[in-house]
Amino acid sequence: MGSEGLSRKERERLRQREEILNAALQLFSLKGYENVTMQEVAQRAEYAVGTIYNIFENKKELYKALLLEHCQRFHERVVSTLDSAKDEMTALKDYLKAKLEIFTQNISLIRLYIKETQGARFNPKAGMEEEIRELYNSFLSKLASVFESGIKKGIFRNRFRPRDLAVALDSLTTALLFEWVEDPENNPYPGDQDYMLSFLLESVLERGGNNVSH
Amino acid sequence: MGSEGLSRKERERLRQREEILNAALQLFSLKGYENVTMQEVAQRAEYAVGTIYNIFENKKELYKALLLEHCQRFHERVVSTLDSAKDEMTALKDYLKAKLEIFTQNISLIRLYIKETQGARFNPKAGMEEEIRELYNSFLSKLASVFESGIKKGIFRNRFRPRDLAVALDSLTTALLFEWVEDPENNPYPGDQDYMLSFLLESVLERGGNNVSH
DNA sequence: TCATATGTTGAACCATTGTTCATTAAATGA
DNA sequence: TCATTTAATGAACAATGGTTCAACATATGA
Repeated sequence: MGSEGLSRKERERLRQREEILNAALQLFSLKGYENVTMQEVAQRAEYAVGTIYNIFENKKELYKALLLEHCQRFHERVVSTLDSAKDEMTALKDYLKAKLEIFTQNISLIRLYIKETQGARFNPKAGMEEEIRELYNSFLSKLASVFESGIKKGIFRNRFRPRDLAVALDSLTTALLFEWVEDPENNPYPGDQDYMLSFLLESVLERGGNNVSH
Repeated sequence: MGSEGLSRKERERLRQREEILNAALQLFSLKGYENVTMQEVAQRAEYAVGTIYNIFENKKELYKALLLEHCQRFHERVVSTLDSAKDEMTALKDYLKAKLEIFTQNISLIRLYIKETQGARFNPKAGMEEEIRELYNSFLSKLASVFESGIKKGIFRNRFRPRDLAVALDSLTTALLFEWVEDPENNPYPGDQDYMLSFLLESVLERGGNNVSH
């Protein structure tokens, strides 16, 4: 995307950039930021260290670019899914479908992303993490607003806060998808398209069993 | 616990150890493992670097000890809660109560713990992370078995896999608690003891609304 | 009290690694 | 073709920080 109207030189630069980012992705997601050296990135990308420094300011900037660009891609994809759905229920279903695809196709990146968003909240050095968390927050608000309008229309009960519903659905599905994608031998994807959603939409309780409120 | 029958020397050593671990905890949870120097730990603990090396093999071992000991504490607490409950429903309720307490009292450590368990799965350098993940897995199995026996007794529906239920409940509550504890101004704990559990036990759907299965 | 053992200290060492830049190679176009 | 600009290279530099250990302090008990 977006490489029209560029000179050959510029396209060449962009290709290099991609190659370096790809090499970096593989290493970072495998070993973590601090355990990867620039020499390693250079070697895997088949460039000299100096070449990398011609394109990226420094190691931190390389990492930021890598993470941010992919996160923006995911974000765009998921948010546009939520926006273009014809009603609240299909919004949720389409979101989960998109998320499943993103997970299966980008698992090593997802691992990096989760580390950033889950592990480092309120980390004072912030920086890029701030930007990523902002992306995540804007997505959560979108998802919350789907629940909110669903509640207004009488599709969803008024029992739960919209934001809590968003947090609950997103965390629950992230955890389940992680399990299924990371270890499909023992924890296969159960096939059923609506399985994840039904954790919230159907009660776990057997009808006639004790209710939660004493 | 477990400091009976020790000589004065040994008790002294243990006290030092605790002081160093406490200093390390504050720094690691604030800045992350790689951004903390041994000099800093020494300074905060009010010992010389050399003294730390008399007690801990090296930096990695210090970190391992710190994380593992607290994780074992949490694990023990939660698992014993699950074990001693009189039935499945109270097991779940007691587990959530214990978890809420652990979160509010140990938030900085929880952040570290989450980083370990969520971010670093399948990281080849493993080591301690392996042990921690094993603790987490054994807890998950316990929680899954609560659901399993609940299903057998007819308290819970047979729709969901026990392990998926465990993963869903644990991830959902971790995410919600995180939100509430990290930012109580905007996301206060909603007070209701059964709020978290009811995400699974009650349907989000308004009765009469569309069901998920078309 | 004093000789010995035990514990503490932190400056110095050294391995690691992010970054630079003089050198070499390639592209350009006259 | 060849002078000049532009880009690529990787050895060397410098800073960081984990670890060591000789010197110092304290405790022990004869």
